[in-house]
Amino acid sequence: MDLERGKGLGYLLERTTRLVKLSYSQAFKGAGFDITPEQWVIMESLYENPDGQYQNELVEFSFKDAPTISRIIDLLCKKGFASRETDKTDKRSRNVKLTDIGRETVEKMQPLVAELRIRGWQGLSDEDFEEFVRMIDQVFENYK
Amino acid sequence: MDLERGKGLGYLLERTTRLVKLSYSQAFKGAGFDITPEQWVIMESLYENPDGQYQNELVEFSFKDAPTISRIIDLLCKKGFASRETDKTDKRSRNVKLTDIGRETVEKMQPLVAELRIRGWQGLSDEDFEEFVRMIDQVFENYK
DNA sequence: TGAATATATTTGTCATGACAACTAATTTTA
DNA sequence: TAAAATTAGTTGTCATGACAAATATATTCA
Repeated sequence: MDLERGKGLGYLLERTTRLVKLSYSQAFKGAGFDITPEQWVIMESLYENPDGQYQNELVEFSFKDAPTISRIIDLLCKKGFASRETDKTDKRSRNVKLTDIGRETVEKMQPLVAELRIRGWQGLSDEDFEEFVRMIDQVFENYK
Repeated sequence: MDLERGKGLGYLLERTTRLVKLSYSQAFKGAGFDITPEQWVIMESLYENPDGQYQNELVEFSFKDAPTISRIIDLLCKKGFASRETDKTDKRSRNVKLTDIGRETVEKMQPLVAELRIRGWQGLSDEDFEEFVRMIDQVFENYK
């Protein structure tokens, strides 16, 4: 029934997302990294963009709002993993980059993250993955 | 693609869950209900349990921790939607119930919630639903 | 050009959620 | 039965995330 289906959707999404984040968070902590999953996502994006990214690019990429991103970057800078620099031509923009320590930390964390990602898909096939992406994207579109 | 597969799971789950919650939140606000999705979930559970529930039951049901549930109930009580009563036989336990206003509010919100739930599954079949549940449950187990 | 708009970011406030530490009450067990 | 362990709940702290409002800079258009 539609009602039952609907009920399960939010419940399943919410509890699973929470558990995934918790697993990442505990794995990071257990391995001695003082980094949250949210901070990791930003660091990974910065790692793939060695020239740096503007905060609004990170906002767009993450689907979070500007204040949230601003504060995550505050913490990354405070911990010495990232640096912020006002853009020369547009003084409103701030370009964010990983520091050397930030890059090293990403590299040290990569194997752990790879393990966690593999773990998430255990017992599921490539076809499952395709299907899962199709369906969750549809849900995403349905609420957009 | 392979990059999406590793990266995509947490990303897809996280952004979709966030969007679903946001949609509910905005729909509630737009309809004049000062209730968050998290509060709604608790209210709905209390509605289905007219004799009330102990907080530890709500903790188990929601997969959230005790402090989080404690504070959500604080707010429901403050808004007059729920009441808390210390159990006669076990003075550690507190039984939570909806007030009359709380029950009325749930009933007023039900049609809106039903709409939102149907919306989430648009473009997806019954078979899709089965598959989705199987896969997301597998992911849940993988991280447990 | 100058005024209105738009854009990039920050700060404030509140709810949620995780974790640690605490109180109080109950149950185990030695 | 007294001490130890467990259980139920609360409070404190921090990060995240949504929203509103502010600042500062850049762009548009009248």
